[in-house]
Amino acid sequence: MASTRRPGTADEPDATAPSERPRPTSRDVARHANVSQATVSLVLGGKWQGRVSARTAETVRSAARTLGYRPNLAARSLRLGRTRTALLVVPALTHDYFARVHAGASRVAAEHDFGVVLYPSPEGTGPAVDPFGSARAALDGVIASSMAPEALAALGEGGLPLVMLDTDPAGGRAAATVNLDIADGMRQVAGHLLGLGHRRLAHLAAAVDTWTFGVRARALEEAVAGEPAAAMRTESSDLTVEAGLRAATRALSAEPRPTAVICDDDLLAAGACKAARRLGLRVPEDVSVTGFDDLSLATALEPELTTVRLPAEEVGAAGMRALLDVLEGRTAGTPVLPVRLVQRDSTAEPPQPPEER
Amino acid sequence: MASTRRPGTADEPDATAPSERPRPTSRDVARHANVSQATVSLVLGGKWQGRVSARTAETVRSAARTLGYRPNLAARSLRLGRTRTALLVVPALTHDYFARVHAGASRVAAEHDFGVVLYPSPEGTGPAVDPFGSARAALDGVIASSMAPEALAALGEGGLPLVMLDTDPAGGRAAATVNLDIADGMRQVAGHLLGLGHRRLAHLAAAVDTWTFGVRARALEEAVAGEPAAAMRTESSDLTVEAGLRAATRALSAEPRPTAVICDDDLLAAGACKAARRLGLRVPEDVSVTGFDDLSLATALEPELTTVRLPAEEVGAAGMRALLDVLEGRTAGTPVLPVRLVQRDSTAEPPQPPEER
DNA sequence: GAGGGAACGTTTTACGTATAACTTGCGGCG
DNA sequence: CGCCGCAAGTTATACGTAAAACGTTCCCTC
Repeated sequence: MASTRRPGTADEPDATAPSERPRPTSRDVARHANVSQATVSLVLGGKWQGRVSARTAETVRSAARTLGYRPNLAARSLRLGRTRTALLVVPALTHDYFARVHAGASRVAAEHDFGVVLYPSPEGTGPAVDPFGSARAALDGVIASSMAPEALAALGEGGLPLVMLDTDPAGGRAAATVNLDIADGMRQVAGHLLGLGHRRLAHLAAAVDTWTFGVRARALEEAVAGEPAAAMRTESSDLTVEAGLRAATRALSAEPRPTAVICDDDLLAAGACKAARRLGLRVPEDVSVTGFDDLSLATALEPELTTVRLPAEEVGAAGMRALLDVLEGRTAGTPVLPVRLVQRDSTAEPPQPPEER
Repeated sequence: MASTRRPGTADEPDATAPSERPRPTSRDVARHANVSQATVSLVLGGKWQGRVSARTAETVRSAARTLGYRPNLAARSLRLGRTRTALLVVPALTHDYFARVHAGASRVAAEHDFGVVLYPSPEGTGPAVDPFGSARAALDGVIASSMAPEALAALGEGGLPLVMLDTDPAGGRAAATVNLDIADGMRQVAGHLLGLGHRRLAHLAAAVDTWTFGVRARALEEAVAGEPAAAMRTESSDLTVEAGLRAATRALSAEPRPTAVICDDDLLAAGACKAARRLGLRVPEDVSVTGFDDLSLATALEPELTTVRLPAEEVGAAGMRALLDVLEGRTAGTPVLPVRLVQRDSTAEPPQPPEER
């Protein structure tokens, strides 16, 4: 098809086209090794036990090597009906957590000769365009992380095995789920702050409709319920430092002022630290701040953030393992991975109130 | 192949397998619409101008809709010989810059009905495993960002059109390149600090063998050459906050102490800020710190980093555009995108030396 | 009223691979 | 001697799609 580029030219086989040489196929290898194409496929596929002599096998392999043969993946996929490729759907890659989930999934995939292609769901909402088409590859399964409910529905359409990460285990038609014990993480945060003596808490909540943030809010409410303390909720429109700064400024302007700000995410916590300092408050002496996720940002800040470490790579890895289980007919577990509060320098005892008792 | 799961069972066609319904093919759609498969292909391919009546076309489309037909991408790729898919090779996705490059490339790709699959080159060195195989998709071209020289050689093997980002324009067999005016960025940094009056500079250099870091070092040397100032080089083993902290601690322990630390990357700059504070120095009053790249981290820190903003999305987008140009036979430009110093709060005039004149 | 197009389809083929089904030669065994 | 069975291949086929090549009608023009 590319030979029509110079129409008037005679179409004789010319030896002077070194760059446009077509990719060798298994048939080319076969010709080179004086065997049939089937034999090439057997040998290179590794299934030649007792079907091909060792001598012939070596001949084939050497022919493949000299020709620089690479199997055509499209043809293989068509023939086999599967592709050893999974689609990973994430809200955004610029968020460290999802980049790490991807890394974990990729690692496990590579161990099993699998591939991962990414679909960054636009704007964190629903897949506006078709994820299956835009993945540009035939897929064996889908792993979706932290999706909003509407987005999940669209993913169900594919008819592919679906593994969901960080999502309500009850809902959805997922073949398997991997979850984090987010509620426990928030309980640890609350316990830590209550233990330090904090009684007036602010909850900087992300106004994002995903399971994980719902759990964070409920867990905090429950943890505070039995205590002589209150958690005031302030919503941040967005999961950014900038939005966190704005929301935290509002939260810290309340009277009486909260002595600790519990943030749904490290980015919000970074914003909260900035807000505090602009209001003339020191962290942690005047106000404690906690994050969530333990992004790499957490240790870059000063003071280093007390936050909840999420095993992101492990989530991605477990998701991939679950998908492999489903694809191979095994029953996949539905692990709930533990999370851990990491105490660093952004939390301390509340300031001594001059007036209160 | 999956039917061997219960060996003793009779293999009669049973109607009680609702979930395992095979995907409809274009032939199924054809049967449903009482036309031939070819007609389905024409209609859904959009090439039915004057070949199929509008009535029939609508029938076909509706049949496709009710059956939930999706074209088999493997078959299409095999037939067409191209896949509308590009491979993007990056050292690591957890680094904000590359996540943004990916976002830019994806955006442009989507506009042209193209796909992007990622290959995170292991350990930033060479592709240890085969990128073409592990991409698990037939590829039309490759975009490689910030690769070390050895890694580039391996990429050349594929015989695919290659676009290189942030790499030496002279070297390599790339069909096109996209570059940033890194040298100008470093000149802006040097000019800014020299203009503020700094004379003892420290260069916190990344010990990574890629073009971009080589340029940063040379540009800084040249900028300082004609001035009554010196730039002492300290190497950071790694591109992390932690490594930056260690290296900056060394740099700031020198006598006489530098009054400004020029970092090759924002992560190193974050480490430098921490180092300064641990040594009892204030930023920027006692020591100025500059970063490079303008990661999202830069505005999360306090003080906000003075740094050089790299148009990462634009790099990815330009790379994708260049690849599309090459693939469609147009001559691709080799843009060099401008960068801009962003002055924020981590730089100021050097402290007044008590002793010096 | 013969012939030439349009208009509207259909039949057929090829893409490259994996594998089921078949061939062939040969040594061994009853 | 006849025949089985194994080793070492080969031949043939299917996967689902796109598109070239090939029919039909039917209408319009000369």
